[in-house]
Amino acid sequence: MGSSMDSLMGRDKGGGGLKPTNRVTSFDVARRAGVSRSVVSAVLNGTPGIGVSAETREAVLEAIRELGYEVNAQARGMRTGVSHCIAVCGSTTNPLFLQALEGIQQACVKLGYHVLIYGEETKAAGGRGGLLNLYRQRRIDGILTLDSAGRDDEEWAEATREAAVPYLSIEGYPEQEAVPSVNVDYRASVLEAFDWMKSRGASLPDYLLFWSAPGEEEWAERERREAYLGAMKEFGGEPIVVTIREGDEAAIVRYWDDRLQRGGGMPALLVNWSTGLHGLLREADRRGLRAGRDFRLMALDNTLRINRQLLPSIACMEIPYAEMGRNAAERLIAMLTSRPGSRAEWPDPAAGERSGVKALFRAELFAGESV
DNA sequence: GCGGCTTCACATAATTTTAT
DNA sequence: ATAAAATTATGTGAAGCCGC
Repeated sequence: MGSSMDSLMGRDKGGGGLKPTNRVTSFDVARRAGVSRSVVSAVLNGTPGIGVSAETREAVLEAIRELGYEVNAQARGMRTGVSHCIAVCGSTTNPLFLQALEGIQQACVKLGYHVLIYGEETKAAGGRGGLLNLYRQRRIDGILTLDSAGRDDEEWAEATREAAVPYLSIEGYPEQEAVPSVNVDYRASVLEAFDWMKSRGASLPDYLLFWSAPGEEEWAERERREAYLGAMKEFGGEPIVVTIREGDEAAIVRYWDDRLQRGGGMPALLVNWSTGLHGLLREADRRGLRAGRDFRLMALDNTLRINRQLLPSIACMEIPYAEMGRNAAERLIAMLTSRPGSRAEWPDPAAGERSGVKALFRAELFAGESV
């Protein structure tokens, strides 16, 4: 029997129970189980403060099963102000993004959240501004972005602050304390690569720095280059940094000419981008040189997950994007749940900076045959 | 004074009804 | 005609009631 309140609301008039819609609601479950809607809610959510006996609980669950009831997320969100959905922004043509997404997805499933993919290339949607609208529309609870390493877009950061949207960047804002982010310790990755090469008896490496677009050197590249210079200094070697535009085969030919002319034992090469490997290996092959046999080669990122599929497999520092994604999602969701039901108060100035705004990830060594 | 439950109020935004 | 209030969808949770 419906309670008096529900009767007054006219929800069970007419005995036959004709409702405005034929969707199953918590009201139907409550009626079937002989309880109020609040109890149905409590059973579903384990609401503290509302006790439910074992029999009642079973009756409710039974009714839910029988009726095939599912919570109306729209209505729930109306009350709680929470959508249990986060937006992930990045370029879907970028394999790194997909790797990060893999981890994000895992974390979200585990924590009961959903992912809304916001392709960055859909400029039609108004760029990233559309993300903020999604938040205002209560469709999402927070935002993750995969940025190019070291990106520091103050305008966007300001916009997220203005909108008071929980936000976390993967790879962006490494030096911006105010913006929570997940970053990579690129310096450490270079040092670790050095250690590995050294442990295998390699000589001090040249640094081949590939780049694709003109403009200011990115933070990540600066970190790596400086780490290389620092390491060479430490080991008393002469640093040799060769910058090569991606796809510039002639520059690669020139490099090999120079390097072979220089002599001095087996060449050792440290490469910033895996994507630069192809040309390097192709030209080496033309000269009958094989990585691991005639020269040492190591990449500082494996961003396309290709290294281990090459022959010989190329040693590299693997950037753990999936794990970074997982961590990012976990931390963003922790932000959301740390202040229950108070999205209007985020972020409160005092909380502005608890520790752990940044998470530093270390690249993992992939010990390929090339060193 | 507590477990187990109900009641009541309220969340949103468009639409409809009632009051001025 | 215009403004104000109620109603609609449905779920949540603080407050309150009942019986032991």
